[in-house]
Amino acid sequence: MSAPSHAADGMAVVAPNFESTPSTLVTHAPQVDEDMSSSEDEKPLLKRKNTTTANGNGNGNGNQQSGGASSSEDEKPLSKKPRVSNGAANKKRRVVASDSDESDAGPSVKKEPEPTPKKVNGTAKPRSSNASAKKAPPPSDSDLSDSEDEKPLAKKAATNGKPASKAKPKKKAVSSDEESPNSEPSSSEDEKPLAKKKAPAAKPRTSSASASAASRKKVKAEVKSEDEDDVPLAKGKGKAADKKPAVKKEKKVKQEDDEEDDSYKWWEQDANGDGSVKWTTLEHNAVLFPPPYVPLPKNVKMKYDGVPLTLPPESEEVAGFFGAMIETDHAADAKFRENFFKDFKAVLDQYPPKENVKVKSLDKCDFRPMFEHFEREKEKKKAMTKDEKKAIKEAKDKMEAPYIYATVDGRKEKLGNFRAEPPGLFRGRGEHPKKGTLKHRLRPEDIIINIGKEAPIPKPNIPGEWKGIQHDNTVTWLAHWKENVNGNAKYVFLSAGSSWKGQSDRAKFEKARELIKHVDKIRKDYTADLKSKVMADRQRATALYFIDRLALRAGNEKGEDEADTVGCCSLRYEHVTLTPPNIVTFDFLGKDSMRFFQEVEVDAQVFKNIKLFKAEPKKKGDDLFDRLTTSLVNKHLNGMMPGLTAKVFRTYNASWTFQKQLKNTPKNGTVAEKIAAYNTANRDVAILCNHQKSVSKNYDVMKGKAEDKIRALKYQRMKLRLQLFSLDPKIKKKRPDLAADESDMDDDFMERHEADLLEKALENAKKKFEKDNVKLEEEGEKKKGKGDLDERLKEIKAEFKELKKERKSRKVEPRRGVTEEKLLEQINKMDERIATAKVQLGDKDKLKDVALGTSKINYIDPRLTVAWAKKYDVPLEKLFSKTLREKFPWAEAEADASWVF
DNA sequence: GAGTCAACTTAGGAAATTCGGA
DNA sequence: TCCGAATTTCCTAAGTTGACTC
Repeated sequence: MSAPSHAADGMAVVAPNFESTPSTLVTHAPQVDEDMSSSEDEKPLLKRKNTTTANGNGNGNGNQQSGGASSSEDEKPLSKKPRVSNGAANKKRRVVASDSDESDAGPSVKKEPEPTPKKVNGTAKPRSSNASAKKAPPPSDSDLSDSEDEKPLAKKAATNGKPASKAKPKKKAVSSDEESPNSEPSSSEDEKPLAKKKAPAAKPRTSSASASAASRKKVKAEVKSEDEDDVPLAKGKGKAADKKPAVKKEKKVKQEDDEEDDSYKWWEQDANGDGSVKWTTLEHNAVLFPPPYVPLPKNVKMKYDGVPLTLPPESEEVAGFFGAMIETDHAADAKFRENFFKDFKAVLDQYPPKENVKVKSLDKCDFRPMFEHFEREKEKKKAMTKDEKKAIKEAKDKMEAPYIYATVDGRKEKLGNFRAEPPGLFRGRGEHPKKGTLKHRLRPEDIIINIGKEAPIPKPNIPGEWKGIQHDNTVTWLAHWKENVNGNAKYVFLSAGSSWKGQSDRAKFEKARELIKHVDKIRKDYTADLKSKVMADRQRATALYFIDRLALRAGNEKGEDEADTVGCCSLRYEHVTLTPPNIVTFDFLGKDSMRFFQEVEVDAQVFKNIKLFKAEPKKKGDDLFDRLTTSLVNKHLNGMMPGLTAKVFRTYNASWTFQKQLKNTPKNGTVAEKIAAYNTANRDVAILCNHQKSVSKNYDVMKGKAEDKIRALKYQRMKLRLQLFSLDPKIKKKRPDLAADESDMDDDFMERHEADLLEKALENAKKKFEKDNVKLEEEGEKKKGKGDLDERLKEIKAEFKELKKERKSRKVEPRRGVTEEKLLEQINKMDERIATAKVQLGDKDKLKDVALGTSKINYIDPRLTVAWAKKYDVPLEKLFSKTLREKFPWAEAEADASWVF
């Protein structure tokens, strides 16, 4: 897998205003943009613009200073100034342009230069072997003075050369002369671990988890009742609020109505958005357990050292898990094999093969007979008739029907995942130390259900009793268990389209919109804090800068038994490298072990800070932000805006960027062109959020085919041209543009292409012959003989001989009935088809490693899509699939064409 | 105040389904 | 109508956040 390799793509299909950012445009959080439109929203933040967008030459290093805006504008918040993505060719994303303290344009980024494996394997990340080693010694405060920024981090900590204590050091002051703080902690405090602020007054906790949750929620419940939280932000927002349809308060529909109508329009109610009590009555059937294991036919056996093994069902099932995967990458992965084999051996110890063979090496295990059996079964399934398939589906639906819906306060609501996860091998991503581990089969005894007090207790569909039954109406899960591999909790929730999820989704976007009002101040604050004399503050400011500008995730600490992935706060020394004067290169594995690789031009102060945070004695494996935790960041943010956390910036920046980029929609374009603009905006957001997908295995084959198709079109064009010249040799002078040969039209290709065409023509002739005969027979007429077919095939071959002659002579006789006019028209059409095919191929290439769905589902306010669809008269179903429409009914109801984020 | 846990959101890959062109 | 490609849905892993405990 690789990080999107946008650096290479230089496709020129760009929306207006995007000229500099052909394809890889790494869109950014609201950022300075070349097209400073008159609207307030688009005013530049800074004097300096994003170079990459400004010069349009794809060179991110170009003009960092572009005195577009007045100095007064410099002070303007980024939020007012959506950033523009940079182009494919742009090597860098500029975050901030100069030493100036003023905030500025968004970063210009260079994406990974070349595709590299998305999941970086084995490239052992030098990670401290224990948590304590992760914390580097604290730098001395004096290092923080401006003049001293360049100096390495505190020597004092360096003396012992040992990694700092596990705890993050406490807030530390800078004792610079220039910035001498009067209330800074003494240096002795430097040694103290960073404080994670304590939770507010501890509440008595009961011994059971559910009881404690309940007590916790009770407190919340008391707070609730005041609708404040539920008031949509937009109500208080001039423009946006004004535009909102007046549906909200109007109707206080009685619930009974909703019971009739499946679609409960919670957004029309004064529903509790984030209150504590989530339901009053709740009925459901908990989970559906998978059917018990069915042993394989007796003749299907794995082999060990060539000997077929007769395994008891218990061990055969586990063998089958691996057997089904032998042709996947997992089966070749050393860690996966190691973990699987460890668990497999343990099962074999308990359920050994009849043959009494001791299985000692995975290499001697041959699961192929099992694999082939599974393949045959798949084929059989595929080969079933429509009716057979239908019958199976009906039986399955019938069995699942009772589990699909829950009844919440009398309303039918769909469940998300009602199936208990089947046993299998844990498919941890990236270098997960537990990948390959056996995931046990769940039993009712593993599962706690959460259900209304009055509701009938569901009976598990397999023998056994639930582990527990609780009636906690402050949570939204219906069933819960702990998986055996990592000890993680798993839940059954309602579906994405349910009112619970809808409400929290809407609240999430409203929170992001609320940030618009605060973001200027927040940016000003962290920009000032970049120079703070307190190390912790300076680190926090720098981290916030990245969270805001680069859409980094918060980055919690992770355990040793998890994949080594990081986010902002957990970045380590080796994840950022500095290239003077102001380029920071990020290279780390983020969530899901997705590589984040970007070269970013940053504010000079940020550059200085990173240098400081990396200074000796810090070394590989040490935390970059050794005085920072996610909870400190979030505490700080919460102080600036209630409910603000690091992740809100991703939502905010994603939606903001999307809104900005949608402005490039061609007003008079076709629906297809508008959708292309929409997808481009979507892609910008996906790149901003680093949403990747692995390039499909046969992408190159696909691309080759598409290229051949384009060449085939060019071949046709050439034939048309040559006919034209035969018809009117003078036209070459009249239309010199037609005189030029098509590119990529070498003899080799033409020969190959003609051979392909001949083969197809012969094939088609044979098919037609057979088809005609069937028809003749049906009509009771005499069938054609083989001689007829041979005759036809002969004709075709002769025609193709002609092609060869034409190729050699570069002359084509005009086909019967053609005229110059017709040929010109055909050539024009061919040109269009070639152009379209090229654009399509380019688009495919640009999107081959970018996943659009994640941002559409989670980050882009759906009201933006609804409003855009209305404004540009594009059917919503072209943008939202059925499930997305089910997920966002509230957006459809709320947003009109003028809705803005 | 560090560590743990509960509850929820976000995420990519696999499987299923639909689409579209020959 | 068939078949491969594209899109959608399903599945479950992997995050974030904040409360709670020790």
